[in-house]
Amino acid sequence: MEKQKYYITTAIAYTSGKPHIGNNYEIVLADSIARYKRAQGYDVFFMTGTDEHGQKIELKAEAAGITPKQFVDDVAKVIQDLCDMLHISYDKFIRTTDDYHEKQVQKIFKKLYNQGDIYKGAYEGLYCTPCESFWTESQLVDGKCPDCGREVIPAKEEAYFFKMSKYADRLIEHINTHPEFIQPVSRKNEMMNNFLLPGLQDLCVSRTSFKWGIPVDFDDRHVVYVWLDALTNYITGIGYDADGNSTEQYKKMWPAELHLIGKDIIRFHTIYWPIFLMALGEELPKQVFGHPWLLQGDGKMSKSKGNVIYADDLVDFFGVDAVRYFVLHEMPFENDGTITWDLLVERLNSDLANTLGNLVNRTISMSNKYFSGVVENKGVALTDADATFDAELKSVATGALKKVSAKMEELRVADALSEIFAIFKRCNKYIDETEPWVLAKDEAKADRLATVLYNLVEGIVIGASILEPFMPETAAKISVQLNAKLRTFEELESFGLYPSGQKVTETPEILFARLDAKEVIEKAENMFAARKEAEHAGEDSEETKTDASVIDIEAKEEISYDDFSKLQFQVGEIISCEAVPKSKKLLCSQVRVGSQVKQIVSGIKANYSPEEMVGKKVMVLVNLKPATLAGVTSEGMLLCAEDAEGNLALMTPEKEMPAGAEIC
RNA sequence: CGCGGGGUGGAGCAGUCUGGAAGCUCGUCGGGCUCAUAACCCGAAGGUCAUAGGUUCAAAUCCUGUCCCCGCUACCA
Repeated sequence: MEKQKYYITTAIAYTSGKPHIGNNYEIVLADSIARYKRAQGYDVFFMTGTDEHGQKIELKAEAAGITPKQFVDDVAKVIQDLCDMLHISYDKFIRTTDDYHEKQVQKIFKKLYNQGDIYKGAYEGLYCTPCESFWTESQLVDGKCPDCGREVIPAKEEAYFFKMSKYADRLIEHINTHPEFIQPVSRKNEMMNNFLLPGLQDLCVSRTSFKWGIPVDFDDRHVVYVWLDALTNYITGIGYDADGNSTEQYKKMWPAELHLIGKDIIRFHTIYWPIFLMALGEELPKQVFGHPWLLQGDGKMSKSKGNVIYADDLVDFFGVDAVRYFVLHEMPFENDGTITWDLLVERLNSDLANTLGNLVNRTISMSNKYFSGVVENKGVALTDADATFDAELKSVATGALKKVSAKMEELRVADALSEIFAIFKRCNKYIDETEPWVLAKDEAKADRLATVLYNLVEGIVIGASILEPFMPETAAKISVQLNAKLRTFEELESFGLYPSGQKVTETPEILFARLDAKEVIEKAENMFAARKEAEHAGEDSEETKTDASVIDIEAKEEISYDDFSKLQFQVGEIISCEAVPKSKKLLCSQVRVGSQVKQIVSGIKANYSPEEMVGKKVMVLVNLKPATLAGVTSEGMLLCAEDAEGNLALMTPEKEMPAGAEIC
């Protein structure tokens, strides 16, 4: 009988830099699902990869002084290495710079153009010249550029558009008749209410403002919009051809059973992507799951804070499977999960070291102690109680697969893991109930003792077999130590397949060593500190190429000294500060400059709290014409440095200076 | 009044759709046990389920108001 197919993808990772653990969560999740489906007997195709075009990459490469291609080659390598390190069992790793992909994207673009779904028009919007960016009305902050706060002007640019509206009704219909399409369901409403029901706007699908993209082959001033480029990876990667010569693999695998993506890009996957597919006359994916995020407990991870946790850090600290276990366990389903060193250590110690590792260890050492490692099934129960203990253990072990599979059907991986660990917990309890060390003192109970140990070994093997998709390395280690083959899923409903008389290892290895939270945190802090230092020290090193420690901005025209001397800068002391109501970015500060106090509004709420502003000595542009921002008058400007991510740092005097001191 | 999600013992989370004795993991305290990685097993303390009202025999759950937190708001992937 032919196996049922299962095509699963992750979002392809954007190659603007090394992804942190929050980004790696998705691929571990996908890998577990893929492995689980394989174990269930599906013919699985699991694809992941990298998204390598776009303006951001072009800029980063330029800043690093290399070509965009070199840049993405480097980052793609880093990402693929991370996948391999995490034991991701992908069948294909696609890169959007792969030639077959680029060729198909061009064909697709042309096909859509020829059939009239893409048309040439003009993008009209509000343009901020210094930032070279278009903004929508709703993105503006107080009517000004949200990046730099300057005026925007209406502008026009030639561009290609996709007729989204043409397919909107069909999509709405599809979503309504396929409730499983968008998961979790709460996301469905978000898409419907925000985008579909108010009426879809046509999407601009080309760019002329930068070059690093796939050229539109019949109009090479344009490059294809990165999302149109990136999304199609799901079909080009398995051999789609826009001219109708798609491969057998494509015909077999498409449509995908599951696109696993982050909740931030749901819109692209549940609106634009299905509409592109409709336009191409292809089937839609069966399900799009927008998973929550893994956030660092004490505020978001950020490079500027130097506290970014990368998967390889965690693997160094805890080992691959502990990391896999952690991200899968800690991620509930609908809400964001948190990651802290404390939680990490807690999970490792309590679940992995205590419940599982110690169980394997004590079972093996008892087998060695009492029977020189030989495990025999004598099938002896001396009392009714014994019989009950045995029956319960067996029922938990043999019933587990069904429960785990039910959770996996709903993609509730964290719950699935809990079901597996229920087996190990039951085993620990079983030891307590049967008290092998008491049995060992009575020669007449040797056969009962052997039975108890046999049941334990059997229970562990069953548990390890279900655990395999989630923690493959650990399952393999257990298999070696118990000298047992892992079971296939078909075998998991039987209890007693361990060959009676087989020997377990004489020297059990600790599977997971307990760690001390304090030591781990200290070690982590040292690591962060060292990393920060390295970043500052090695400006020219390889590392910094992807770390944005240098950025370039557009040069402005030369000015005369007269121009400069018109600007009056002074040191100001912030004597009080509060958030501006009804604004997201603004803080309003009272600033002492000499003997006067100025009220200044600044868009720095994202980087500074009102409390921490107070008392700071800052650089103030004093003679700026007063302006009203969000209804509040501002009589100057606080000067800040800004990095590529838009993080701001106030300029403060390097030595103590009085408020009012001139800066010249 | 742009849309949506959330606020549950010290910590992290389930439970809310389909009202019916507040649950899980960790931590704390007490007990048991000693095969094992100070582990394992049992028990206890600890919550007016953000807040104010309403519906109901009965509300964490349904309805309304309020206060906080967090996403999304399209052309920067």
